[in-house]
Amino acid sequence: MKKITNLKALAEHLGLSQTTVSRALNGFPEVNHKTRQIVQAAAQKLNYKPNARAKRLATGRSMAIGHLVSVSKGHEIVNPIFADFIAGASARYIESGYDLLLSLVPDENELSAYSDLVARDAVDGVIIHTPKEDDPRLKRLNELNLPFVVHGRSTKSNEVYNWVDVNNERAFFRATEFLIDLGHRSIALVNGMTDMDFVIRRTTGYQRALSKNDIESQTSYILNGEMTEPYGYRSAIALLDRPIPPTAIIASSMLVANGIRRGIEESGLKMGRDISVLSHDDDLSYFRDESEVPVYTATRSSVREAGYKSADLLIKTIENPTRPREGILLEANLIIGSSTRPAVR
Amino acid sequence: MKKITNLKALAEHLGLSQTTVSRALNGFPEVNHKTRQIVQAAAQKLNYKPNARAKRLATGRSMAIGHLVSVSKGHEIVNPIFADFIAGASARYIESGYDLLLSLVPDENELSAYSDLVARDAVDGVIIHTPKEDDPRLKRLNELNLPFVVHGRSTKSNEVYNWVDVNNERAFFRATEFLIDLGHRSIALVNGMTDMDFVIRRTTGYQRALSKNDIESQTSYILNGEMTEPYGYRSAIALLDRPIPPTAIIASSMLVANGIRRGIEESGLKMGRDISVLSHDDDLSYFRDESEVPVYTATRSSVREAGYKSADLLIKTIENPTRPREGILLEANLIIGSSTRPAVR
DNA sequence: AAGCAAATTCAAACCGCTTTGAATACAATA
DNA sequence: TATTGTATTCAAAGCGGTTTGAATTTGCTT
Repeated sequence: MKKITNLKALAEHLGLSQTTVSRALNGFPEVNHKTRQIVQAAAQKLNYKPNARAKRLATGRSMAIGHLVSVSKGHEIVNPIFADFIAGASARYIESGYDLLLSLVPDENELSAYSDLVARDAVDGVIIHTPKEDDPRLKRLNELNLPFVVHGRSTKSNEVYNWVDVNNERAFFRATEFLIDLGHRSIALVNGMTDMDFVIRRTTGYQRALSKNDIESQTSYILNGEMTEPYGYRSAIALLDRPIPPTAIIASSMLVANGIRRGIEESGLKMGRDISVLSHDDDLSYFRDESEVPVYTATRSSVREAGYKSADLLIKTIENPTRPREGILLEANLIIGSSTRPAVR
Repeated sequence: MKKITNLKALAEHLGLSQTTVSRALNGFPEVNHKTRQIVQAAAQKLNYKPNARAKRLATGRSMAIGHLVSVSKGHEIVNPIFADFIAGASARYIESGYDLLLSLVPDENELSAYSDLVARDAVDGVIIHTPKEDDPRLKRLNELNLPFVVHGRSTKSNEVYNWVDVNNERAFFRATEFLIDLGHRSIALVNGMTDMDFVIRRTTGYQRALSKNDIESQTSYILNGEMTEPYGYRSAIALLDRPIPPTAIIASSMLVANGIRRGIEESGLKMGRDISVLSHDDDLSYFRDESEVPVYTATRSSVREAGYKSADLLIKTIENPTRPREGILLEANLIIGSSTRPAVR
C-alpha cells in the first residue's frame, strides 16, 4: 500500500477529484452522503491529515494565536502566572483547533514585533499580557486591524478593545477594608512595579478603603518592586524595621507573600499572630492549598480561568470581526485563612 | 503610493521578475549587486515582509518548533520551571527566525498529538519536557523521523536521541555528601513524582552518597509527590513528627523548600539552626536571590540556560538531520547558603 | 566584429490545499 | 420522451512564495 501524504494521492486512490474529497472532509453539504462516508473512512484508515501549511495558505487563515510576552533587558523576569494563564488559554484553543504561538520579545522591539507578525501574516490574533496604564500596543494593534484581547486593562488608553481582567480595585478595596474591620490601622501594601496597570488599580482600591475609613494613607506604607520572593522578604524586613511597623501587610502575589512571611519569621514574629498578611492569590497550580483552612487570607481569582476566557473572547472576535468589543470583569473571592487576626492594641 | 503586500506587487513596482526579487531578498549569489541594493532598499522602505504562510508552503519548512507539554487530568500542574525554560529557548529561536508553537496536551492523547503534528506538518522539530524513565514518546518521534531534543533524559529507553540535562545524579550525590560531611546522618529527601526520570536520578545520587558513607538508606526518609509549596510543607510536618526526625532535608525545588521552611517554622524550629535544608535551585527569575549569602544552600543550575541549549541543539539537528545525536550534561553548582549547619549531636 | 563563457534575469512550474464556475448525473415534471 | 430542476462531481484557477531551466546580457578573447 503506497503512502498517502496529500490530497491528490488520496483523491486518486479513491478515484475522485480533489474537490470532492476536500469537500467531503470539510463537511460541505453538496457531497453525496455515501461518498462522504467512503472518503472519511479512507482518510481515517490511511491517517490522512491535510497539510497545515497548505491549508493556511489556501484559506488565508493562520489558525494560530500569538502571545507576545515582553522581556525587559534589565529585569528579566518571566511572570510566574504566565504558565497557568497559558494553560487556560490553550484549553480553549484546542477546542477550536488553533495553535498557540509564543514570542518573547525584548521590549525595545515590542511595537515592531507586532507589525512584523501582521506583515508576515503569521497569526490571526494576539493576546496582550501585562498592559501598562497607557499601553501603546493597543493603538498599534487597532491600526493594524489585528484582533486582540488584553489580559488586564489599560486604564488611560482611549482605544476600544477587548479585555479580561480581575476587578483589582474592588479586590484590594475589600482586602483593605477587611483588615480595617479587624481593627488594623497601619496597613502596608507590597505591590508590583508602578508601570503595570493592575498595580495602579490595586493601589487605588487600597487607598479608597483607607480614605473611606478616615485613615490617612501613608505613602511610605506602599512599596513597589519586581514581584519576586526575595522582594517580599526585603519588604517585610524594611517594614518591620520602621519606628511604627504596620500591623498588617497586603501582598500582591503569593510569591511575595511567601517572602513576607519569611521576613516576618526571621524577625522573630509570627504571621497571623503578631502581624496579619493578606495576599492576592492567582490560584496557581503549584501553590494550590488543599487544607481546610488556607494558610493565607487572600483575594483569589483563577488566572487559568482568565486565560480560558481571554482565548474564548479572542476566538469569537476572530470569527466575527464586527463583533462589538467586550470587557469581562472577574471578581475575586475573599477567602479567609489563618494569616489574619484582629489587631491587638 | 499603492500598498505593497506581496512579492508580485513588489516585483512589478520595481520592474523586475519575482524570481530576481525573491533571490535578492534571500541572499542568493546570482543577483547583481546593484540590483540587490535596490530591491532591499525598496523592501525596507515599503515594509515588505514575505507572507509566512506562503513561504512555509513553498519551502516545505514550518520554521516553527513545537513544545508539547503534557497536562495530566488528575493533577493539573504546570511546571513552574516551564516559563524560564521557554524564555531561554525563545532567545535562541529568535536568533534563527523560528516560531515557538506551544501545545498543552492532555496526556492520554499524548502520542497521537505528536503524530498529528507530523501529519499536519506543522513544526520542524519538537522539544520534549519532563520525560519519564522509559518514555514512549522518544520511540514514536524517531519513527516519525521528526527532529527532537529532550529536556532531561529517559534512562531506560534505548532510543538514540538528543538531550540536555542537569547531572542530577551527581548534584544530589554532592548535596547529600555535603550534609554527611557536616555530620548529618539522618537526611530526608523530599522529591517529586517517581514517574519522572530526574526524580529517579536524584534519588539514586542521594542513595549512592549514603551507601558510600555506610549510612543505611531508610526508605521512609524518601518522600515523593507533586512538587508544590504545600507538598513541601506537609512533608516537613510529617518528617518532624517522626520518632527520630531527620536533621537535614533535601528538597527537589525551591518551591518545595519554601514549603519545608514553613513547616519547620510552624513546628517552632528554625531552618539552618535546628535543621538543615538543602534545595535544588533552577535559578528561576522570581526566586533569584541577590543577597550576599543565599538563604538556601543549593545545587544550582539555570533552567533558562538549559532552554537555550536545547533550542540550539534542536536547530542544529533540523538544519543538518544527519548530525549525530548529542547529549549535553550540565553540572550544577553547589552554592553554600545559610540553611545548612553542622549536625548537633 | 564575431564568438563564447560567465553573469543576470525571467517565465513557468510547483508546494498542497480551497474554491469558483462549468459539466455531468439523476429525478421529477409535463 | 423531451424538458427542467436538483444533486453531485470535476477541471482549473487561485493563495504567495521558491526554484528549475531557459533566455538574455555583459564582458572578454581573438
